[in-house]
Amino acid sequence: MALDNRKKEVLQAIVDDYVATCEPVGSKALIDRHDFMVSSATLRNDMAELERMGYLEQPHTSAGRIPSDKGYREYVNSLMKVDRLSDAEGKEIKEKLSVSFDEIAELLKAASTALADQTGYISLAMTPKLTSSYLTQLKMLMIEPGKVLVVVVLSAGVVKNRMVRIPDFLTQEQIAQISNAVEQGLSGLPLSEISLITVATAAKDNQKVELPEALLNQVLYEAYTAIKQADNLDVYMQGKHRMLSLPEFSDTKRAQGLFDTLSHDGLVAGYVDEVTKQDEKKEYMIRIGQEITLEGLDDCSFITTTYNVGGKVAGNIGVIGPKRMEYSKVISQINFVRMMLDEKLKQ
Amino acid sequence: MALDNRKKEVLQAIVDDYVATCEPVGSKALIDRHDFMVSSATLRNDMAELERMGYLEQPHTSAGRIPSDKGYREYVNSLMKVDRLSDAEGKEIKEKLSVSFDEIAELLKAASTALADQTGYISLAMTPKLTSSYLTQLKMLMIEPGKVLVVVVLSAGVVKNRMVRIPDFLTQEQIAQISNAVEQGLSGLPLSEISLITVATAAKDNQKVELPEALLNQVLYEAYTAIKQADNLDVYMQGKHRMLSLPEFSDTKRAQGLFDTLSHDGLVAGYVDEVTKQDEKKEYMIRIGQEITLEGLDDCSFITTTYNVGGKVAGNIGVIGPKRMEYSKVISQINFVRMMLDEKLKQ
DNA sequence: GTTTAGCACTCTACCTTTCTGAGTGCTAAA
DNA sequence: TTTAGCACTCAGAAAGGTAGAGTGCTAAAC
Repeated sequence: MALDNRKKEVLQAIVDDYVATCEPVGSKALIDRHDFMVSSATLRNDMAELERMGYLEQPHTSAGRIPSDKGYREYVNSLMKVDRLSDAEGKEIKEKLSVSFDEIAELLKAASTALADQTGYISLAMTPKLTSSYLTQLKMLMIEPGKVLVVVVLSAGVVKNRMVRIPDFLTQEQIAQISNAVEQGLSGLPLSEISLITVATAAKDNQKVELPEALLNQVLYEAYTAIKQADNLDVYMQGKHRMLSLPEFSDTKRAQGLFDTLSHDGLVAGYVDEVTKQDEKKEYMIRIGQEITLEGLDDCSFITTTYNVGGKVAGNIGVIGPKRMEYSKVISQINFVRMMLDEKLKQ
Repeated sequence: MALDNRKKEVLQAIVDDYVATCEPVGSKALIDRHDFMVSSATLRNDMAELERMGYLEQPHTSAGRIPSDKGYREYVNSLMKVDRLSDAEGKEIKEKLSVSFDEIAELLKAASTALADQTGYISLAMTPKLTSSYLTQLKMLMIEPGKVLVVVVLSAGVVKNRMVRIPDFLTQEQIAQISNAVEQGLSGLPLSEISLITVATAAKDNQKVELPEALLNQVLYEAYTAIKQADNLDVYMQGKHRMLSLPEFSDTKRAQGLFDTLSHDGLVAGYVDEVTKQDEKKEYMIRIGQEITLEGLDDCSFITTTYNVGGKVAGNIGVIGPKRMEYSKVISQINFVRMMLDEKLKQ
């Protein structure tokens, strides 16, 4: 059975009010704050009906109603009006993102800060995913005999480096030649197709100097792990402890559960990935309360979207807030940040 | 007026009990848990006296006593017995620190993790201070025309890199020559003595290629900022949200105040620096409650110590916990970690 | 059929009161 | 100087009482 128009309005009004106050909403309060052209008794009937249908719940008999996960879901799917960002706010975000950046990491940090400040919730920005990047450069720089800095540059503007050890009688020339050979053989190859074997083949096909097999393999192995390590997603998260001021987290147990999960970047990154796959075609992905399969986030909602680098789907940005979140506002804020990122990363 | 022996014992016992239970300690409980050879009435008199002298306070008339900041101070200065770490625990820490590390950052991260896990409080590990390091290498690596990765290597094993932009018609050879010249001129120089002028002088003295002055200056400026940026202390902090499970932070307001301050790495680093200077000769530095001049840490205590690189004072590690901290245990843990670091960084 | 007024009912939040017991300080004797 | 004893204090738990926000249901009105 579908919701009739008035029930929709009622649900929408209840979500709006609850978001604003974090207090259960009663029929009287609803009449007071909105111009329903009916009496409170009618709303009471509607609310009872909405509860029966699972859109609302009652903390206890003599309290008002609060939205259930299903209620929020209906709200974000079809009830809320997505409002445009105010010009002032747009300008503010723009300013925060007008950093000059040489590495994508800097831009993402700025984006994460802007999102956290603007929404007041927890923000998230992740470096581009490996599936969408390929190797463009590999450099090996001898820092001191036996110690080499491997610099990996990926297509999406990601630069990673890692210090490795090699036999200390190798010269800068020798390792430069090896890295050149590997670079030549692998550049343009998606990260997912790079393996120890492809690295070795590349080196042998393009290399000019002669080196004992075992020695060469050791260097190649280090190069390979450095490349593989570059595909680790970096996660920039900000504003975590702002959640402590929300009434839903006044219980430190809950807050701790949330923080425990959030402190595992990998968990969060993996979840975002999963969600992105599920909702592939959507402009933004929303997960509400129990829909989130991460522990400790049952009272939260999660909104993410993807940004593009050079026109291709790259990484994710997002916001984690209470279920009682200002959805439409947050969505427009995320969208705006996404657009800004896309533009800056068009190249 | 000095404390007589029994009063010392009483104070010590009260601190021990309060640390263990977080409940005000009364005269009866004290008799029950310790073998004082006197009656509770006698202890009551002593406790009243200790309160008059400022070592104890009473939350309210009919409650037991808790240590004041002054009481804790007396405790750590002369009452507590610093116990040796158990072999088992030593082994555990050793294992956590037995990472192979190529950059000091990795080792410090491991140290911070070990400290947090072992103490159950907040741990801190900071990269070596600039005053104790000098430049050993400067490399510039062209990533693509106009984009150069500047790698700065400092004496203490710190490696930092930064992407910068330069005019895009400069070749790898040209910038390599410039960086070589600067490296030659500056290597061995303490970071504090490096300025834009010394950089320029170094370049001009050692450089062979001819470049227009303005162009050269632009590159030098980027090199200079990269070097200067390398002296930023990195702070590794772990276990923050464990504080939420302590009764003293069950009030989210307090927890938020603490987290707000701790989220500013610079503040904390600056404070550690200050404390280190004040207590220059000491093996470890302790600050208790109000003694800490950082906002939001009035209910905390702060224990730091310094580790050495190549036998010279370098950076700091430390622990932030509640005032009601197991001081002697934490001190021996920190000491052990410090010793391990010193050994690994002897080189 | 839908809406509404009216009413009895429910239940939390809050306040007040009472009670308990841990802990105190003081006094007077040992 | 120490101790037993006692009156006193006060936070916190327990119990009782009230207010009011909110409900569901019924029967009348539209």
